[in-house]
Amino acid sequence: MHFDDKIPIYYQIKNHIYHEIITGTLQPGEKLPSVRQLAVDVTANVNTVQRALSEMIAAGIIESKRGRGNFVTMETTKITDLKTQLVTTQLAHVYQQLHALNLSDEEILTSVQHYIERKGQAK
Amino acid sequence: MHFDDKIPIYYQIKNHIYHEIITGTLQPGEKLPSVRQLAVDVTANVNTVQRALSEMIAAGIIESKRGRGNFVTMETTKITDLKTQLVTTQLAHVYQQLHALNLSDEEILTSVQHYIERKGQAK
DNA sequence: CCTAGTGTTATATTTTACTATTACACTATA
DNA sequence: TATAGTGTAATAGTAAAATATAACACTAGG
Repeated sequence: MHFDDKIPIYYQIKNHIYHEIITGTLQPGEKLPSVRQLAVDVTANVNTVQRALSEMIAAGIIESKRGRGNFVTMETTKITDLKTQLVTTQLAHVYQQLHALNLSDEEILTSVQHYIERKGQAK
Repeated sequence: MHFDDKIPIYYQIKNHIYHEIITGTLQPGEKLPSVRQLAVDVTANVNTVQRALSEMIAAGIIESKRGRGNFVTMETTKITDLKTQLVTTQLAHVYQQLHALNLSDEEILTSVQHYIERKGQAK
């Protein structure tokens, strides 16, 4: 797994698994790979993976069953809530950044529009 | 200055000064506060400020004159280039993130639109 | 009951960012 | 020419993240 060295690895692992849950790669109620397997998958240490999992457990997205494994919550509302939360966080961040660069609301909207239109074209 | 503990301080300082240059708070050719004063301003150590400045000097945005001070480049094209680069980076990041959450191009655009329309309303 | 697989925790070590402090090199100016 | 203000660099110490490794607690299945 590719890591951004500006952000803690455990934080990136958490984000990665959240994405898998939200996109349905990991279904509600599904068992996750074991912590040791996850550590291999993302090329990180067991303790680092565990730290990421602990936060997801605390958030109620993952249920831990000692001796059996970790499971995605079956409460789908928690998952949709998580998605809207992540989306909103992203939007707030980019808005704040572009606003701080003196872009008006209109400019922000059109810049997003142009980015989407032109992506893939520029070589 | 408020820091995000997930991102290196020197990196946030660099970003902060870049914003001041792009918004014109710091004009082309203008002298920056001394590194010691900057350290006080942002409540960080001189070495940390220096590390941020070093990267900006390497990028050609800041010119260092030993014994005199640090100055914003007078080449305005470098500044406009920097702005477009920062904006594009932000757009690419948010697009990648939202796309990874399974949002379509249309959904991304409308979510930005709705965010802008509704911000300030939500309490 | 034993064993393999699971989550959990603990210890020691390494790495990196940050800090505190000091010193050095250069410039302007009184 | 002395001095104050500037950038620059080096040293030593602290803190947090990540690693390697080991041990413990629990579950399922033979």
